[in-house]
Parts: sequence; C-alpha cells; structure tokens
Amino acid sequence: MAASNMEQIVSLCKRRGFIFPGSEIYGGLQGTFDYGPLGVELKNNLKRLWWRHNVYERDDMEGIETALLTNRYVLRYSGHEKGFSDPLIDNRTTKKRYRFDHLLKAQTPEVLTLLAEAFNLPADTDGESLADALLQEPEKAETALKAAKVIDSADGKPGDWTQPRSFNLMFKTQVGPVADEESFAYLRPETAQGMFVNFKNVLDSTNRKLPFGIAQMGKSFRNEITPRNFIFRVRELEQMEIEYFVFPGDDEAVHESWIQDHMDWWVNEVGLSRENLKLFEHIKLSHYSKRTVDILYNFPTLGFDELEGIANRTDWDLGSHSRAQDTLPLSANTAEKAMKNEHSVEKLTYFDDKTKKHIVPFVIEPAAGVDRGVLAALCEAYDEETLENGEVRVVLRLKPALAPIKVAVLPLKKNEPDIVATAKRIKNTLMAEGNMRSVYDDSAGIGKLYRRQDEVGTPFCITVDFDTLGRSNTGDNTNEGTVTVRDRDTMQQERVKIDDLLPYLQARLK
RNA sequence: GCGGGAGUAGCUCAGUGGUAGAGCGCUACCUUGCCAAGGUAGAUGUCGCGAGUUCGAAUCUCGUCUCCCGCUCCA
Repeated sequence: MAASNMEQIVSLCKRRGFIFPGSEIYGGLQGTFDYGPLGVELKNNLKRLWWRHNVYERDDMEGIETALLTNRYVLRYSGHEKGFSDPLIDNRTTKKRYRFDHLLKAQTPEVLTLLAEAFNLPADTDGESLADALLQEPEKAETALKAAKVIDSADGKPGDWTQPRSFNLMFKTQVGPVADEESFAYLRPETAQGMFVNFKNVLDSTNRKLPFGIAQMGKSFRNEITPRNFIFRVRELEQMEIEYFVFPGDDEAVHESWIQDHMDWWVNEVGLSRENLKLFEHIKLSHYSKRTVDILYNFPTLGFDELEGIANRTDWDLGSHSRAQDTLPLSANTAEKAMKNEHSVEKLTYFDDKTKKHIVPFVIEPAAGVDRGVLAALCEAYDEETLENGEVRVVLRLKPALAPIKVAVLPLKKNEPDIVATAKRIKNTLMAEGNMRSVYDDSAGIGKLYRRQDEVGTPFCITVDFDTLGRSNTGDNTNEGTVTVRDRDTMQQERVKIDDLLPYLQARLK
C-alpha cells in the first residue's frame, strides 16, 4: 500500500528530517525545499543508482558536470530566451486566466482585424504575432482588447481583461562588477545545454564513436508561475539527464529502447510498482521535438504526472549551436526553424569514417527529475500496516539501496555498560568495514526503537542483549557472540554471529 | 494575478474578549529480557508580522507576509 495523500508524506518528511520547507524561519520561499539528514542520504542513493545504471553499467556513456551559469548565447540559440516564457492574461469577470497567444488565436478574424488596426499592423496579422505586438505595450493592449470585444470562451462574452503580462521562466543574474545590460547570465533551466555545448570536447577527449551518450546530474532553475505539490514542482530542481547521440535514421529505434530501459529502471531499481507507472505520448510537441514520451507516476493527490520525459530532439540542438549552418546536412525542421547562429565558433558535427562525411547526430534525451524521483520513492514505499494486536505501524518499504540508514544497532538495555559498549563497537565496525550508513540509538525502549527505524525505512535492526555477552539468565550460553537481526518488512528476527554480520547484511542489502 | 482556505509547542490540532492548552513526540531518572509498555519530574510558544479598538486581544478591525486548494502554465 502506498501513501494515499501527500500530507502524510509531507508530515513524515519534516518530522523525521527528510525534507524541510526552504527558508522556513523567515516564512519560507515558495518553490524551494531543503533536504535534511535523512533526505540527503535518500537523494544521494537515488542519484548513485541512476549513475551506476546509466554510466557504469553501459559501455557507451560518459559523465560530465557543467556550469550552472552559461554564456547568454547558449540559451539564446537553444531557443529558451525567446520561447521559455508564457504570456498570460486574466478576465476580471470570469476570474479565468489564459495564455495570451492562445486567447487571441481563438478569436474571430473580425476581432483580430480590430486589434491589428489599433496597433497599425496589417489587417491579416495572425494571433501569435498580434500577441507579441500587444505585449510590447500592455496598457494600450488593455484598452484595445476591450474595444475589440475579445471574447472569453468561458461565458461567450467580451471579457474585462487585465493587461497581458509576459512571465519569463528563466532566472537572470548579474555577472561581474559592472551592472549593465550586457553583463547578465541566465541560470540554466535544464542541464541539457551544457552537454550540447561540450559535445565536441567529449568527442575529442574520449575518441567516442556513434552511438554514445553523455550523462549529467545537477541543479536547474525555473521561475515557475505556480510552484505546487511539495517537491513536485519547484523553482530550484535537480535533474538526471542523458543526451544520447545517434546516426539520423537510428533515432526512432533507440528512442524506443531508452523508454523501455528507463521504465524498467524505475520499477526494478527504485521499486516503483508498474501499475503506478504509465507512458504518455505527447501530442503537441515542442519546437525541437520529433516525438516525446513521458513516464508518469501515480502520485497521491495529484494522480499521474511526469517523472521523466524522453524526447527525440533530433539534430535541433547541435544544429542550433553550430556556426555555418547552411553548410551542414540538417534535417528540414532544424534547417527551417533554427535561429541563424552568428556567435558559435564550432560546427557540432561528427565525422563518419564509413561514408567519409560530416553529419549532425540526432539526440535522444531521457530527462528525469531527481526530486520527483525521491517523492515517488517515498510515496510508493509509505505503508501503514495494521498489526495483529490492532496497532498501526508506519513503515517505509524502501529498496535497501535507497534506505538512508542501512542498519541500526540497538542495546536491549541501555543501563548495562557492556551491552552499550558492544553495540557501539558493532555500529562502528559496520560503518568502517562495510561502508554501511549505520546508527546507534538507545533513547527509548526496544519496541519504540524498532518502530522509529521502520518509519524511516531502515532495512535491519541489530539488537545486543545478555546472550550476546554470554550472560543469559537461563544459564544457556550457546548464543554468546551472537546478536539478533530484525527484518524491517517481516519483523522476523534471526540470531547471527557478530563475526558473520558483515557478509550477512551485505548479501541482503543489495 | 483572481477566488477560496489556513497560520497557536517538534507533529496533529482545540481554544469566539479575562492566567496559553491537549494528544503524540522530546529530556532526565526509576522500572523494563524484543515490537510505539508503566511511573515520576521537566523543557518547549513574541498564538505569522505590524498597527488599531478595548481596562484587557490568540480571539474583534485594518494592513502585511507566508503556506495550501482552484483557475492559468508546466519546454
């Protein structure tokens, strides 16, 4: 059983130190969250699994880590500077909000003509161009929209429109000591561009042949209009992205194989159940995409929503960042729509030894949200189990590889110095020799200690008792040198020799 | 940005003008031989922030900030 509503997860996360609201003592900052002591472990574990699967366990991948700040031209030629914003407008009467360009496209030709006239534009100017023009002069636009009787489809009547406003979804920041118009940079809204602009560097330094890919994990920033739903939509997020380069023509099959591979990864390694996952085929594609398929997870409260997007970006990005584009064999869409590049000093091409020709590879991009992955893992693992005695046990059934704490070592009695010393020694050994994040806790009775560990997903608890010391009250000392190991999911216990603990646990934590 | 809801202990919340509360959690000690046990003691709050009304404000009024839900957006 997974979590049935998000509040359960939010509450547990704060109480036990997984995730806190950002800047909380100053009233918070919408769209930011801080990872606590357990959260950082969980998140790092998820990232480690991803890196291992996508980089180490394949023969065709290289990792990279690029700067969050980029030359402003990177995000100009990628299309973000122009396209990564949403013009919005409100109707005061119906309280509805619309994408401004969508609103205009839905109007009759007569209305559009009136608007065009008001702005001294040709009578047949289309909705999108009109939207661009009107956004330049919002006050004048407000008057013109009312005069032209722009209709709100919600009630079929002319709306009481506000000024149209443009929301740029990228954060801008100042670079260097002199604050002028030329000295700004954008915080990247996706890690992808760092991989495209380093395409040649990776190719030249590794001698890779197609097909091969570049992987990167890192922070991205999006000035979301409405951050919502805990860490699902945030303004500062972390991504796990791959740009996989292939010969044009191979792209469709490779795209399909990444979709299947990553669907399986979420199930087999993160532990999400297949019935809580599904694929979503994008109908309306972004400017660079030939096909985009999302992997959706069934989040509590939200329902199915995006966990990972896997896009066929064609040769759009490499083509867009290249100089002398008219000399390149670009696909029709890219050749037609890409901005003419007047700043790049490089052709982002690949020399094919077989045909002896320079080509522009196509790119398949699996892009997942780390924070969304953490949230999905938490939601999936959350369980409230009713025990035989009627009590309810909260347990996070995380995959052992994801669990923030692998082993808790507990003393049956904390006022018995030999038990305490033995427990602490075991804990230190597991950490030092087994590299297992382990903790010692004696701040409550044994039952409560178990439940605390259940709640944060610790797979195993080790308990040191009098038998361990050879001081059994029954006089039977056959268990000397052993401890009990309790399994999180079954609550079953097993006596294991201290000397065998490391291999015993390692075998079960895989 | 508009509409609605909310902000009181770590968490969940009660408290409609008169001493700041409960449950759980937390700390210490006692007890306890394995699944949130019991006892005793204890700590924890500018009642989001600011102003106003009042003898007196968590409570009423105004302002403000933040969060949540919906609309819109989500490459």
